[in-house]
Amino acid sequence: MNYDDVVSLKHATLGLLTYGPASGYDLLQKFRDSLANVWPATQSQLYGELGKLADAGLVTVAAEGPRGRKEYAITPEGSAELRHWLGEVPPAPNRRSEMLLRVFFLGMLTPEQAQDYLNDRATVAAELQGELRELAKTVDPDSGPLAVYGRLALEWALRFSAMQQEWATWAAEEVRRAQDGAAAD
Amino acid sequence: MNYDDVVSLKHATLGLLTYGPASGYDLLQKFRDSLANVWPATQSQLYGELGKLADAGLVTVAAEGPRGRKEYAITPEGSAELRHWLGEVPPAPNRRSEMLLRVFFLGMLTPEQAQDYLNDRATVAAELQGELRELAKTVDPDSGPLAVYGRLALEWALRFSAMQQEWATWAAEEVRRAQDGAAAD
DNA sequence: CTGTGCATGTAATCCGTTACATGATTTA
DNA sequence: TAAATCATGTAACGGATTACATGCACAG
Repeated sequence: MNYDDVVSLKHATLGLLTYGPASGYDLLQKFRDSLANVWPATQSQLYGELGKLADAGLVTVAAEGPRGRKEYAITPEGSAELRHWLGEVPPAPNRRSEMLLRVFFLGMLTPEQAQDYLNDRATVAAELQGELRELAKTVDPDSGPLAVYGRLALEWALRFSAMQQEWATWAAEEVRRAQDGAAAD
Repeated sequence: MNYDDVVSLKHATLGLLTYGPASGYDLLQKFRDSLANVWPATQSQLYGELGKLADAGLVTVAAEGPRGRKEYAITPEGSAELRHWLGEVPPAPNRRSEMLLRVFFLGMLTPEQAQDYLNDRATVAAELQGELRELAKTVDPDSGPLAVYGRLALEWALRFSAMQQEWATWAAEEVRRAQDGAAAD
């Protein structure tokens, strides 16, 4: 009861189960393969969550297999809950950025170190973009509903990494300018 | 002992204390005023953290005031720890995005609902950008070290919200196109 | 003298991570 | 028959949020 609305592991699990019944073990791989960069989950967490979802009637054990395998399926209640969450619960914005927290305190380092930090961000972002571009090549352009929306997510990541790279490069430049300005005084 | 390196409330607190001694109460306001969108902290958490930082010798109670007020100051060890974290510990990227998690399951809704979701993202991003632009006007361009690096963070947020808005608008368009394509079959 | 703000703390609960623990089944 | 994989679970710990609880000091 009062199984909270805001927590998303629940919805990630329900979402994956809409693609068909699966065991905890199966789901764990789907989390690793497709949701790793969006909503990671550990084994420990997932088995606990499946128990709670079953207790709440949002999933059921549809079949049992060898080695104690329990195959879970989403129930109509689970499906309704997922749609409710998707359509009616406003998404919570990300509230924490370790990267930006560090930016706030970069004044504690020398300007050179601050520039190093920002240039490193640019490099990391550029590398990420390279990997994403490789990934984009391997995605089948028309294979099921996951491909349509998976591509939207991939495009977001491409744009994000581009933005991050441009910003970090600009910011390092900005620090250099401030440094020059201070030296001229 | 083994007071973990990865946790950033510690560093956020040390960082704020580099601007001068402050009580838990003072710090709480600084968290609300300047770090709310980067690293929020609750009262409960902060008082606990200050105790741990004091035990670890990274801060000290520099003065006591009325109403049991304890004014904390960062120690040389705390300052060294902050610089170590800033310069040598690689930042952890954000691993979770509820917004993108939802995108992965937008196929469970009707295409119209999916477009609504994406258009709402665009609207929210546009509103955020408006607020940030207002904020940018009020920031004194040359007032101390926080202004230099605070401006970098603000610029990041401006670029991020612009990117988000453009992406969401594009993505809604993309869903419409897929819908038209399916209708044509 | 009353309300507002200053000021600190504790308890309960939940989410997430790491590590521990166990065992069955298939495949080479 | 040994190794890899399938498969599930528990325990310990720490971080984050919400709520509870208390009380002093100052301004009007």
